[in-house]
Amino acid sequence: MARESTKIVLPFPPHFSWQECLWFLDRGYNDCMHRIQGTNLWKAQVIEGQPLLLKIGEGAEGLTIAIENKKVSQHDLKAAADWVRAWLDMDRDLDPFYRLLNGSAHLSQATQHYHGLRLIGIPDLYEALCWCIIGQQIHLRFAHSVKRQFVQTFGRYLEHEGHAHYLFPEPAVVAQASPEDLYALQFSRQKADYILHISRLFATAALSKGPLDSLPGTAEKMKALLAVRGVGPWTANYVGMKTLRCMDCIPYGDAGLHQALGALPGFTAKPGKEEVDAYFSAFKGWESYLVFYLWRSLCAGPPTP
DNA sequence: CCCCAGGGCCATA
DNA sequence: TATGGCCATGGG
Repeated sequence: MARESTKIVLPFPPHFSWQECLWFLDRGYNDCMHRIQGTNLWKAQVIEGQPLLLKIGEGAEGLTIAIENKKVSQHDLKAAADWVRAWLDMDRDLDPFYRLLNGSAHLSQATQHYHGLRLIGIPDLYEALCWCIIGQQIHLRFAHSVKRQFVQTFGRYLEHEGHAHYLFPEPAVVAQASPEDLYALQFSRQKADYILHISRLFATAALSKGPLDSLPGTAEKMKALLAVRGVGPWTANYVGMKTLRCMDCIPYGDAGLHQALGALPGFTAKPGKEEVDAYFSAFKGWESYLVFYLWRSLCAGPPTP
């Protein structure tokens, strides 16, 4: 009985593959924000003010969510399940997107190869913005290394079975750091400045996700994001995709996007905005998913068996 | 040694 | 509005 109260099952929606999601989360960068072993994933996350250690696994009829670090109420368990559903974008009906993919000349195979892959999000706006700033204009591998240093320097962690599961740092903690503290973590001066500024905005509640969510459309949300120093078109659209869940975002100028489109027959190596728009025009309302699947297509490897 | 990487700001015209 | 310099570091 006690055991059942710390576990909840999320039924699989149609077109959902935990294997594909795991593949994305474990694609070789050793992301410090979760730990994967076999088909189980551990992730520390503050949910409704409580630091929880989630264990996500695969059952016969759905994902199983367990709380590993404490006993929680049914209410909290439901909140954790809701958080996971949002993180993995499980509530979205992918039928329309797959119909569009099947009708496309180049990408119809994607509905087979990556079937059930969801647009894994970054629900926390502060985390998403920090990650964008860190990752700007550097190799993804180096970006992950810098993120790990950042998280391990400023973040708390939950210990479980000999593993430290880090929570993303609180803005108020980072806001107290000096630029030199960040230089020591291999931040450039620009990036240190951006991060400290954004941390202060969050720490003083001058910036938060709620007000952005309530703006009527993608254009308004992009405009509000672009007003933040350190946020340009690429970051605004990336955050739109991963955090605000706008479905019509295209991070123009993205190196991976250019690489993926450039590899398709009939494209120039570095497609310009017009070329990108022309290709995306057949995917109205699903641009964000198309971007995500194009990124996926860059990593040739099939899902590891 | 050179160019590029999941960019963006700022000065200049 | 459009372009160019600059940032900092690792990989090819």
